[in-house]
Amino acid sequence: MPELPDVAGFQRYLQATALHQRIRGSHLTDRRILDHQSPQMLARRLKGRKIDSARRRGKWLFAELDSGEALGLHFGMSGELDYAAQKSDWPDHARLILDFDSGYRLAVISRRLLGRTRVVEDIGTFAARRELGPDALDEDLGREAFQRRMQGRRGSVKSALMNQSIVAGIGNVYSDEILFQAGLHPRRRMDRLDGEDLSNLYRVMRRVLRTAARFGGDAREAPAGWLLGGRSADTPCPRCGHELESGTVAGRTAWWCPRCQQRPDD
DNA sequence: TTCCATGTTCCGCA
DNA sequence: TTGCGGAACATGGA
Repeated sequence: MPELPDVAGFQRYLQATALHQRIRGSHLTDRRILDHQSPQMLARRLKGRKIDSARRRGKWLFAELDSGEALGLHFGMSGELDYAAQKSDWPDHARLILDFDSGYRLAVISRRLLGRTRVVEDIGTFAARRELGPDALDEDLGREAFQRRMQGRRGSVKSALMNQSIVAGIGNVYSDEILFQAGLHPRRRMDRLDGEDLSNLYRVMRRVLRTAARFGGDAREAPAGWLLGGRSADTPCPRCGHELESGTVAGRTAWWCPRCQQRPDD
């Protein structure tokens, strides 16, 4: 599930639950979710700390600690957070559990173990090392900067949108949504887009992600006319009623409306 | 049982 | 050299 809007929901969840409590200790149930860090190092840098705030960059969520460091969380394809009393059972597939001195705990769930976590000294340095581009909703990412970063690509517009080093936060589902609302076919090559296409794409990207971040990515909350949630052959295009098409684009299953979205070679 | 999944990384190729 | 597409990864659900 977790793309930018979902992680924005996790960020709000973390802020509403786990701030300003002392971390008494942590449990790591599977070290495979660690991102180049030893279990001992992780535990040592968490113990005794408090979470001051939560920040997001792309699909990464950072719990900022009172030590100045931050616990980075990436949810992979199937991750979430669960905050509850310590006496309640850990949820299935809980990989990291933080026990607070308040008697509550925060569990990081990663079903398919594709999520990653580690304590980082500095978020900016970490992001740079991983070649993470600016967050897709970054205030400083204006239309011109977006166009500059997107230009000169040879592949499909969908693969460019999902490329985290160009702009961070967009995955398979939201790239489909953005392209649908922008009227662009996911297979359209980047070098066939003109300035107006890119300008429109930027506008739509910001609108879609801002709106979706507000409802935390829950498809059931999506406004009428969105593609989100209707990713199957059974559901018609929410705008024109035409049957949706799907196919592999940039290594993933894309859905689009053949009537509303221009042909790739147009 | 087989296939597919909302993510990232690595490899081979152009 | 750079960038792109595809495979691999791990696990569970349809």
